[in-house]
Amino acid sequence: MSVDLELTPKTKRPKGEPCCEPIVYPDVERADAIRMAQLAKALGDPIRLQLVDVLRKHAGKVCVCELVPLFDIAQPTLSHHLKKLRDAGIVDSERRGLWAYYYVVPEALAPLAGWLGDA
Amino acid sequence: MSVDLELTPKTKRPKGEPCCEPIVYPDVERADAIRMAQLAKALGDPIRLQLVDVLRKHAGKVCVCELVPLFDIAQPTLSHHLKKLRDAGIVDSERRGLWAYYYVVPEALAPLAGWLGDA
DNA sequence: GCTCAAGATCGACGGACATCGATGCAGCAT
DNA sequence: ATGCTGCATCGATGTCCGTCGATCTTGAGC
Repeated sequence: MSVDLELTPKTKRPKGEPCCEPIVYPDVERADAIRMAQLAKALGDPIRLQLVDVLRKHAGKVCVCELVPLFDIAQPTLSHHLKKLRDAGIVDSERRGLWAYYYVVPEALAPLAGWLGDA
Repeated sequence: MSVDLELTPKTKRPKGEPCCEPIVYPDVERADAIRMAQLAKALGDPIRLQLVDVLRKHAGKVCVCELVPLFDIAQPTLSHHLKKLRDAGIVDSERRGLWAYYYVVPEALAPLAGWLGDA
């Protein structure tokens, strides 16, 4: 036999109004949030953001040898950043002979842009 | 006396066309890139992105005690994420008694939204 | 005063990241 | 074949990040 042991009701609130309106919940699906966060993370480095900017403004495909002198970093570091952007699906590349050409994947940033758009 | 020693001209290129059009340079200022990257970095975590989403949709200020049960993380972790967003200038907080209320800083995301906007 | 609750801060841990030099690997030229 | 060139990859290093339990701080209620 056991007493109906009442646990702490956790309803102890200061007398005044409650802290806020009942309940709030996110209306961005978790999967969408993960995808958008992945895009944002890829843009979360000044060099990568400028890289995307250059590739966007320069409509066609841009050779890596053009990108290297634009930034004050070693070539392997630039290659690393380009790979990050590629892994995030923001840019893609194409090899022609010795050179590699990078370009922005159309609409890749659309989810994030759209979400940021509706202020 | 010394010979005008000619260093490697670095102009050795395959016969065909050059790798691409002359020169490309970023037209996003470095300072702007740093700022936007900072914003993007703060959004580069699914929980923080959902946090901003909740705060945005819920026009007023939202109590932390409402936010905690929405995510499957410990309270210190949530507090850490809120601090990250505050440091980035995306949200701000206000204490009332025991509770802390968070809200999105208007136009804080405008730079990034604007840049992403002009596709 | 004391006790409890909400939230921030601290300390630690494991994993990820940015950076670089060295190296690897194709492809062009001689 | 040999050498050079553009780019990717590897390994190492130092820093930052996400997470949590423990603790601190502030304020409300007794």
